Amino acid sequence: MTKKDANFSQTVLHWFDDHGRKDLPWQNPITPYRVWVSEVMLQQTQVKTVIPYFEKFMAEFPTVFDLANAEQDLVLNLWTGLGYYARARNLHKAAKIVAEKYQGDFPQSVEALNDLPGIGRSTAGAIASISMGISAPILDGNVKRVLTRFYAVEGWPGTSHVEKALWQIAEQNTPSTRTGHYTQSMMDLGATLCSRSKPACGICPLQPECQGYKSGKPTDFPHSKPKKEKPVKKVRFLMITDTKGQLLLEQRPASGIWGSLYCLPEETPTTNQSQSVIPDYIIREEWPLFRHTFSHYHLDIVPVLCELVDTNKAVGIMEPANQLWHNLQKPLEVGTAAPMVTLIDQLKRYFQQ
DNA sequence: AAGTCGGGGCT
DNA sequence: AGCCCAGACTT
Repeated sequence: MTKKDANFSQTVLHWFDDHGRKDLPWQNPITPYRVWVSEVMLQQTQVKTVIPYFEKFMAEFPTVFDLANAEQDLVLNLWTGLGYYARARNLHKAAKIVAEKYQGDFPQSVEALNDLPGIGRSTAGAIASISMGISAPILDGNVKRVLTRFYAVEGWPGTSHVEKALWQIAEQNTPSTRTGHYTQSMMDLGATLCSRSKPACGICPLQPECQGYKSGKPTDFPHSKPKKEKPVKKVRFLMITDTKGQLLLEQRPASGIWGSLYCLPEETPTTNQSQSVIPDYIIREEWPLFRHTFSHYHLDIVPVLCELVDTNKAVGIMEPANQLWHNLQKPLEVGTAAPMVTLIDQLKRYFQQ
């Protein structure tokens, strides 16, 4: 364990004295019960949204006994509109435990608080530090934002590795005294100056040492959740040519990928019943797979060089209206997709040799 | 480690 | 129209 970073916490505490919020409803008076209710309401929910709910809740349930003895339906009713309703059920459960097992006095340790329903490590740390004077770290969204910017932490905080590192930094920076003020100050900093999209670095007390600020891109932190891995689709495109050096193109349906563009026909499973408006062909060779990437998936393309079988003309097959034979010597006069341009170019070179 | 829960605010 | 929020819990 590294030494506590006194400079960091002192800066944060000085800022709290001058600019921190001290008039929030749950700050007067500060009691474990009131801080607990507020912290649970504030999980994934902004202060402005919470305030009227907190006021109603306190008016209806002034003490933890009032809450413990209430009907669950009433508790849920007062929660209506706040969302994440498991919070209200867990709050009610925890109130009963505190009332019965602890005679109404909240347990005075992070571990015991953490064991109550709906209280995780961060909420336990907030209750302990703010309402009990216990030195305990928190790691909510605000603190994550401040710390990842100050230390330019790489990686998405949603991964266990990054989260573990952030908890360690949070521990290291949490002072042993005035911890409640420090906790409140970190949340205030994150909610006001060090906001998600428009941080006020110009008036931030941490700016001189902030690596996120020094990087010039403080909003790059915390790194955003990685985009969901793109699925890979596979397709085999048929390059069917006739004896006159013409290539078969087929207009795709108006909706869907490459809508209405003229593209190489896709090879369809042989079991397919007569979607085969495609003339008979013979596979000559397969070209190397290459990948085309869309915003939402990868398309792995296998170009399949084919040759028209002459029985088609003997039978006198007419190409459907959505098909055309493209003369490779001439410029293409219809719309097509980028990978088709690549393949057509390759075909030209292939036939020149 | 990933999915679930939710309404509101912000771009 | 997404993305994110004073997270915790389940799978």
